[in-house]
Amino acid sequence: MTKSGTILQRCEAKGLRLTSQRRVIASVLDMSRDHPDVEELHARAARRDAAISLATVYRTVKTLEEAGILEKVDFGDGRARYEDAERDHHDHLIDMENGRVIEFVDPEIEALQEKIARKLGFELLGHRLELYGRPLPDPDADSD
Amino acid sequence: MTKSGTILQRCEAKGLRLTSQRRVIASVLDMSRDHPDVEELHARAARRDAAISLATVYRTVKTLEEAGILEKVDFGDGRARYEDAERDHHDHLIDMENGRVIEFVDPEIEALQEKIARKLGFELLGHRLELYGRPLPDPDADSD
DNA sequence: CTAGCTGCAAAAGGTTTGCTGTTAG
DNA sequence: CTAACAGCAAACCTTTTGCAGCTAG
Repeated sequence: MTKSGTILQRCEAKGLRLTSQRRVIASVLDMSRDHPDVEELHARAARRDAAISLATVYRTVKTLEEAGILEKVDFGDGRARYEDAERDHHDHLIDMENGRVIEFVDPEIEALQEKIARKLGFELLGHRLELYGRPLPDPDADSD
Repeated sequence: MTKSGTILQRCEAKGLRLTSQRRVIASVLDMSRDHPDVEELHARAARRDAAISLATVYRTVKTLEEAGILEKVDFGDGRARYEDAERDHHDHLIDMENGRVIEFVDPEIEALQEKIARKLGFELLGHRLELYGRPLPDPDADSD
């Protein structure tokens, strides 16, 4: 199995205290299909409970990272983002025209990275791959 | 040709004003074979001229980046690093045991990235690839 | 001579933390 | 009941900037 339930459920499983703030934050994370930074996470959480502080969001997100529930990602813009650690591994393609993030997996590239590391005399522990691109006009699509 | 001279020479070529601080910073950059962050750059520069301020290092490095002489790299530790933009393109493998950075190029992976971007409907503008690894015991080397 | 650079210190932007009061279990 | 958590504001860390004086060209 790859996914062990919602973030909330995994918090429970890890024995984390389920405060109302954490429920809100966990739920916001669960329903986020994009890659909000911490401030945006706070904004979304505050929409449901205006009393949630930014400090709490930072602390929660760090706690969940330490619990292995979230994973920090860094798109090089100086803001921290977090994504569900239980999701299948993937890399990111960042659309430079609007900042949107497309996730992808490519087994070939994964294998190639292993090979390169080994060739250099290393065991590959992890990697970070981000592609930066601009949308290509799609000849098959209806132009809006 | 790939390399158009020292960083100092390229500053001259770009018509940048060659202050004594810039000469020192450029020379420190030229002789750095590692990837010092800005504070470390400042420390090395200050060893030669104690009056160089951190602000000047930040400003210089940004000026040189805008002039296309340096390129900013980000290893995800929240500190900016810069490397010579005229060097051949390469990616980084970070040795997790001591933080050392090994540079490498792999044409296959470069091509694959292009292919992936195109498949996703994007023109590849750039990428960032970092491998994180641990040294493998080398069977051919004399064990120390 | 003067536009551009420098140093200093203050500010900015993102993140962390000390303290005190609150709450889940 | 009490250890863990939340809110607030202050602290932190890296980077940027306003200002006034200095200097390369």
